Amino acid sequence: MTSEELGSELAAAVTEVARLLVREGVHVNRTSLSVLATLLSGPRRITDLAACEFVSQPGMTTLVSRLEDEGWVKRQPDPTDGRAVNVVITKSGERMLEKAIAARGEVLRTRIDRLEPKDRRALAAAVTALRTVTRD
Amino acid sequence: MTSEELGSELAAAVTEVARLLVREGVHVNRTSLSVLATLLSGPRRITDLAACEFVSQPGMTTLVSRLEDEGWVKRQPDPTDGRAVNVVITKSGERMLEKAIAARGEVLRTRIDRLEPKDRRALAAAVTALRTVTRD
DNA sequence: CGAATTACATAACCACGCTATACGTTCCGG
DNA sequence: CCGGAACGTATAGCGTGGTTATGTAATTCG
Repeated sequence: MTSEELGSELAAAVTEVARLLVREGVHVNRTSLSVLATLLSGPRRITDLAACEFVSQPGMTTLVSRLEDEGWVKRQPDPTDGRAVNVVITKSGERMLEKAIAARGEVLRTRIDRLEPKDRRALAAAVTALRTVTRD
Repeated sequence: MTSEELGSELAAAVTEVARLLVREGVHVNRTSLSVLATLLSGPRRITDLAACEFVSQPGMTTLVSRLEDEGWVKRQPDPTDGRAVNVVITKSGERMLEKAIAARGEVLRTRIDRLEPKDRRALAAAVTALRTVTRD
């Protein structure tokens, strides 16, 4: 199989899994989860978050507002720069993220448990490779 | 690693790849591609397509209208049931699907080519497992 | 025949992105 | 040290892709 073919096959397979997760998983969108996960390692500015998530700055502003409405993050003024805002995850946000990750894991767990040991090992080995693929 | 942990890791990795594909891939959404792919095996009714794609019937009606506007599908009256509509893929739709799949493959190809041979083999082995995971 | 069901369409709405732009803050060169 | 440029965020207006509730025509069945 060529890399191109592998790419197409992988794209299709990965897309299906992503759809499965959206369908059966927690109804919180992936960008929100990704932002919350980023915030676990400390406060960030809106612009930083926008760059991390590859969305526009206004897009991130409204996303942060939504997360704030849910009580999952707080906006804090930056003491050293009057223009900037520091987005901080709340306890409630941490709990929510944890539950969402667990729920997402659970969706796949039942299905992974039904696999042949060979396929299960294949998935475990692929996780690292998938992470490398999305790097940079 | 437990199945639950593998599930969470895999969910995160797969979600990132899906985001990458949306970001850099063809600007046609995955549901459209999936519908077109389904139609390759023959005409379908709106309701059938909605069930296949796990969207509501009105959602599928508007999606089909969009695809029709692009010239990728046609609506045909069902000769045996005056209520029903048969959705048929057009030549143009087939060409478009083919190109979209190739483009999606290409996005991953360049990244797969940069992987260690070991990781490349891991991905190839995982494709089958991923397909099994999403079955049923 | 008439009522219930089925298949699709329409309407009104919402979530989540985008671009263009406004506004206040900070930085920096003359 | 002041004025303009650059920066960080917010707002306005829009587009896409979905949702539920409801309408309408065709079919089925007692």
